[in-house]
Parts: sequence; structure tokens; C-alpha cells
Amino acid sequence: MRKKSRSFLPNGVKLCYIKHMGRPKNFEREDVIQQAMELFWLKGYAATSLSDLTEATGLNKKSLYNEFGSKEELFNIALNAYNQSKLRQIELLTEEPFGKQNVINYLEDVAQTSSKKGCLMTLSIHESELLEKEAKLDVQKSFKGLQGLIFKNLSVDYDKKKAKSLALLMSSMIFSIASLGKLKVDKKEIKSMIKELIILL
Amino acid sequence: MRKKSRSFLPNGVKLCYIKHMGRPKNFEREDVIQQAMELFWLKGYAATSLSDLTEATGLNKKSLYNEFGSKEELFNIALNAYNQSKLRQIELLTEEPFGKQNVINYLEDVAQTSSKKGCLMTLSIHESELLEKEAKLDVQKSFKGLQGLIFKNLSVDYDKKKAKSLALLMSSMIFSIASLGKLKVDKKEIKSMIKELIILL
DNA sequence: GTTGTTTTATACCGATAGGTTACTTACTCA
DNA sequence: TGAGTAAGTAACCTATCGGTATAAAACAAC
Repeated sequence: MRKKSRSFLPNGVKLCYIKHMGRPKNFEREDVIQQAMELFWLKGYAATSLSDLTEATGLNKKSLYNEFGSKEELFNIALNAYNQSKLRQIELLTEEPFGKQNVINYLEDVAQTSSKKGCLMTLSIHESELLEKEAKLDVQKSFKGLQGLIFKNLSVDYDKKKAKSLALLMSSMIFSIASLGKLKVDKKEIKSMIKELIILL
Repeated sequence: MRKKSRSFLPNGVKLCYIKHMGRPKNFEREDVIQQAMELFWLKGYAATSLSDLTEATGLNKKSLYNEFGSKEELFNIALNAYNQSKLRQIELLTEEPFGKQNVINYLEDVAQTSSKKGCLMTLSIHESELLEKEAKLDVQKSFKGLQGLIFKNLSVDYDKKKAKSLALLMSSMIFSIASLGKLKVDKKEIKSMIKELIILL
């Protein structure tokens, strides 16, 4: 009888099986997010259609909507994943001791990893007229976060006013680099450019 | 008789009247281009629909197509007009004598005129995956032109290698500034930022 | 095997995209 | 005035947009 086999559980409590009921999904959520991210990154939000997404991910529309709710929500999730993927780079700005060397390391890494695909966050900023508040706030917050971290590092070496201006300059270099990437400017040239910039520090 | 009144013309040559035949247009081509430009500038190519364009310009679809051929062609023309409108700024880089002061003047003007709408060229770069060759080449050419002019000015004060890197840095600031504009960063901050940058020169 | 649950495939929805057709209107020319 | 021409209007075209309804398929529990 069932009662015997579950007698170790309190009344009303059921076993929670790892395997869920119903037909199993035949996709990995993280993979799908990754693929969607690549697509949005390449084409932007407006120009990426549901057909593009279903084609790239292998999922059909219904499954996409079951999993993510809407194109917009999927975009927000993808944008988030993109920002997460940049965390390693950002962490260069949290190394002890704080100071301008962290900023130099960060900028050199950004130049080194610059891509011909540009940068999803930069793209989103320019598309922001189409996006809902959530995505707008996301990019706003991401950039402010970066700017703040750079400011914190530069505050060690400069007075507040100068640190602020320099932080804006250094943080906004991600936009320059993203655009140069899209323009297929050689990575070597971008690195030389950054070399010149960090003379300021 | 006609012959008498046109006797001063050679045979087979007709008077070319300023007024053209048929119903006159009730729009100014330049105005329409301007309005289209503003719209593309605000929303980007992909997100600007024909309805948006007809609404903003007052022209109906047929007239738009008669005049400009297609959405893509209109965009190319608008992008061109945008670049033309930036010529005054660019001319700061052709003042005699050539030298870094020209670049400083240019950058300060770019900062001064930075807009919350960003920059149509920068937006187009990030949308370039959607655009046909013509628009791509246009932005490519525009940027190379700017970069070349800045290089020419900096070559007066620096050796070739340094001038090249500095030129890339200074020219790509238009992308940073455009993005900061879209992020609603205060113009005053942008100007302070540029103040810091030109210390390099 | 039956029942319940979840995912999948397919077909469909109204709305809108970019673009065109057919016709009317407004002008020049003679 | 009437013929010729260019521009404007509105209805229409097909394709695709983001999003859904329905039902078959694949699993767990029993």
C-alpha cells in the first residue's frame, strides 16, 4: 500500500521528484537565451523577428512563448545574460588595491576583446526608443554601474571633479570601441588607440 | 504664329520653361528629406515605418515613392543630408593653419552640440546589418573622412604613428558622445569630459 | 494501460509591413 | 476650350509581424 511506503513523510506532504511530470523539454533554457542573445546582438531588437528566433533556436513559437512570455521579455533576459557575461571584465575594476591601474587593465581588456559584432548594450542604447522601460533602465543601470566603478578607482588617484570627468571618458570608451568594431576597424588599431588614451591616467 | 515668337531659337530647340507641366507638387523636397531624417534619427531605419513617414511628412505613400523610390533610397538620401548638415562642424578641421588646435575646436563643438537624439550616423553603424551596401559605404566613408582630416591636423604636431592612434581616438569620440546623449547624460558633463581628453593634445 | 500534466507541432489570428494600381485632380500648352 | 502630363487619393496587394488556439505527443504516477 502507498501509506506504508511513504510513512516517513508527515501528513499532507508529498515527495518532490526531480523529474517533472509531462513531456520533457527538448531544449536547454540557457542555450536558447545564448542563441537569442547572439541574434539580438547581431541585428538589434527591432530587426530580429520571431521567425529569426525560432529558426536560430530550433524552438517553435509556442515553446518560446511558454518559456519566455514574449519577444520583449526574451530580449530583456538576453540583455541580462549579456551583462552577466561581461561581469568577468567588470571584475577587473574590483581588484584590490583600487586605483587607476584597474581602469587601465579594464580598458586594455575591452580593447582586446572588442568584436566586429559591436556590443549589445551599445546597440540597445541606440534602439532605446523602441524598448520598454525595463530594458532602458537595464542599460542605464549597467552603464551607471560601470561609470561608478571606474570613478571609485580613479578617486584614489585624483580629486573628485577630475575623477568624475575621467570616469565618464573612460567608461564611454565602450561605445567608441563598439562602434569601431562594427566598422571593422582592426583590433590592433583599437589597442594602440587605448594605449594613447591611458597616458591620461 | 509660334514661328515668329520663337524665331530666335535654332530649329528643333524648344524653350525650357521653369514651370513644369502637370499638377504641381505641394511639398518641398528638402523639407521632406529633413523630416524623414529627423524620424530615422529618432527611431532608426528598421523601426521607422512608411506610415510614420507619411504621417510626419504629410505626403502619402505614392508621392513618397514617386519622389524617392523606396524607403531604403529615402534613408540613403536622409543620411546624406545628415552628413551634409555636419559639414559646418567638419569645416573646423580645415581651418588654416592645420594643427591640433583645429581638433580641439572640433571636439569642443561636437560636445557643445551633442543631442539627446544621439547621432544618425552612429545609429546607422549599429543598424548596419540591415542596410544595403550603399548606406554601409556611406557611413564608412564619412567616418574615414573625419578620421583622415583629424589625422592630417595631428600630423602637424605628432609623428605619424602617434597621430594615427590619436586620430582614431579623437574621431571615435563622436560615438561616445552620441551614446552619452542617448543616455541623457548632461551636456555639461560631456564638455568636462572633452576638456579632460584634449589634455592629451 | 489509464489518467493527468506538460511540451510540441500546426494552423491560424488580426494588424501592419513595404509597395502598387486605378482613378481623380490640377496644372501647362496650344 | 481641350489635349497632355504630372501629382494626389484611396483602395488594394502579398508577405510577414507578434502572438494564440487546438490538439497530438511524450512523459510520470498509479
